[in-house]
Amino acid sequence: MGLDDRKLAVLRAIVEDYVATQDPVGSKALVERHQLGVSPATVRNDMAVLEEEGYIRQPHTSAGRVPTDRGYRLFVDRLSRVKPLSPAERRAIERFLVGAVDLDDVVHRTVRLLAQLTRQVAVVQYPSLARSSVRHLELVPISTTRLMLVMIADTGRVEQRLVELPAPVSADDVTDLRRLVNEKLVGSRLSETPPLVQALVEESAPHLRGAMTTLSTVLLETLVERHEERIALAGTANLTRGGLLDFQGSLRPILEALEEEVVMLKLIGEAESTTTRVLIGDENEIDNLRAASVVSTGYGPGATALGGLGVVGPTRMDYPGTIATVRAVARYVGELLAQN
Amino acid sequence: MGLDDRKLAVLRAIVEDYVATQDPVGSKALVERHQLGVSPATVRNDMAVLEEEGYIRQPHTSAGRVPTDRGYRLFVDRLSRVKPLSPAERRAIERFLVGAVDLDDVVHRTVRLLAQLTRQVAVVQYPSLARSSVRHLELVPISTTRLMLVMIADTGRVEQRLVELPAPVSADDVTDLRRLVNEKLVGSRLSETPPLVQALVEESAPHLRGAMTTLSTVLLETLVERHEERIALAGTANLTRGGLLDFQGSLRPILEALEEEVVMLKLIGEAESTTTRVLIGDENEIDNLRAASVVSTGYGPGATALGGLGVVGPTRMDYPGTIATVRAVARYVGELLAQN
DNA sequence: CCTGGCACTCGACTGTAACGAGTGCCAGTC
DNA sequence: GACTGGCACTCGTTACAGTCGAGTGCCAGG
Repeated sequence: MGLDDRKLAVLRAIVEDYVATQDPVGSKALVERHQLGVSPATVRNDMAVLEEEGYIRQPHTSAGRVPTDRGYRLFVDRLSRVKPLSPAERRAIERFLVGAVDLDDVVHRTVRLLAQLTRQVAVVQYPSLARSSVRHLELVPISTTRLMLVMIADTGRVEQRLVELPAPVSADDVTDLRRLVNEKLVGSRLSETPPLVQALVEESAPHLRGAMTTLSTVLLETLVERHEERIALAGTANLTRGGLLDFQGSLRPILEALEEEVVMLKLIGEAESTTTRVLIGDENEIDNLRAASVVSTGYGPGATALGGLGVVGPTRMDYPGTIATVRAVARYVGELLAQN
Repeated sequence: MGLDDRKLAVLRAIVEDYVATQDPVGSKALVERHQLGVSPATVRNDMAVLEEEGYIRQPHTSAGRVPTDRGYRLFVDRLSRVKPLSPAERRAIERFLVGAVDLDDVVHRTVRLLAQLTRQVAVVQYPSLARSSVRHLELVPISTTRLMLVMIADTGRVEQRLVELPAPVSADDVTDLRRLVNEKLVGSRLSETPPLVQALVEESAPHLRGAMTTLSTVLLETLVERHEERIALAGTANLTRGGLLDFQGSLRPILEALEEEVVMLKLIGEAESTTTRVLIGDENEIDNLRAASVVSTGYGPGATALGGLGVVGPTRMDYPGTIATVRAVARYVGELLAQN
């Protein structure tokens, strides 16, 4: 356990060099590139200890050392400070996000920005419905027995569903239904709506009971049960950077995982608050991502998260830089959404 | 130009074998696997001619032959019949598409289905706005100077935009505005709306002119100018099938192209009718897709296309099967949308 | 016009040797 | 006791030569 300061410095140097060059790093190269003030031989001894403790390993006997997942973990937890963003990056973020016209646009711009800045695969969850509240419900008559239900959330998200009514309704009926659902539901959080929706049926006029019953079913499905949480993805081409060295030769598992919205949502969307999470290699619960790292955070106005965003990349990534960028983008997006 | 029947048969055999095995195919293997009724030597002579004409080539001197883009083209145009779908595939399509609850759902299911059946990357364009007509326009007051404009198209597509008004409006004003835009625009094709939108301002009451002016600007942006055509993508992991042999080693250009929505739209969305297009390798206008082939078609009720869908894969693909699947899926989706 | 035979080409694979980066260990020094 | 220089050792990488075999082009004969 004796990890004195110099051994930690050696580990830090190894991580930094390896991330930068992609080559296993040897003792000689280390002392040349960093002011450690000791000889290669000493560094070798330190390396031996670090290897015994499981922080680094040798790909083969006559090669340099490479950090293990555990090594990266220690590096992230204790050896790195979050890099401040460069002014250029700040400008890029601002420039990219102003001028977004609607929620879709915001999300798309965000995910592309994040991919571009981190040079990795970016994932952005749409603001979660469960954590939004209802701004307005609209009922559009399609025919006498069909309505289009449109729900507008305070985050700007819009959901629609077709409702097949059991019996024809008049235009006045639709107006009544519309007024009633809006009176009862507008302003409440979607996660709190189920009891309110239940009550709707009882409070409606007798001749509307049938219509309201089906309507409330659809409402429940749309608003609550159906976890129609969506995500946007960008930068998959970045997976091909660094040849096939990362991800041990096959992008397949990574690409597969990225396409599974459910999986990604679990990964990115779990954040309840706006703290940053870093999952390194094996720490990942998803088998397909065992060769990758995930940096994610929640975003939203204040400290509550409306949704999550993050990046997926090789374990060999620039953690300080990536963490800084992910946080900064999340903060900007949070502010942007708060303005609506 | 003397391509007699046997030479064509040889070309067909080469394409089929190469697609199946991924190995360059030699004269001996050919006569063994196909009943050509001639000796390897004869086949070799035919091959020499086919090579001279540019339909096949040798990767290296002592290897078998591989079809060129031109060879595939001839194969597709003259040597293959579209395979009928297997009953299993038909069932899969039906099973996959019933139960879709809204447009998003339809598109997502379709793209995943297509990716799964063809084992390639699938692309589906959302029903084009320009070719839809307006079913309903809704104005939701957010504050006295802000409206949420929601447009519902007959395809089920919903678009929303925030409108910042130059001056406050009352609830009655909003009602008037809503009535007016719906009266004038509902039922017309989006591509025909510009003159109608122009007229809106003149026909509105004096005190609404200002509001209507900004509203009409946003309408034009949303409905027409902004080609906010969207696409859905699935099956990128399929690019990794066949090792790195296809796409000459790097998926990067392909992945990059796939992420450029504008590019993909141009590719997939150009279809005005429901005919099938096949672009093979070099025929592709997009440089990044020069190593790939694209099979696409329009879909929609009847012969007019609401949007396009297709797949992107290696030039070495099963064209007859892929074409059949793409067409079948497009037909089903067209029917499905017609039901709404 | 087709066929069998034959010489030829050239990539894939194998084995060997030289090279060198990097290590572990040890004796010596401060 | 901690650090250092030196040295033997390991082992992957590269280069080179040789063999093998799939596949070809060509030609003489049917």
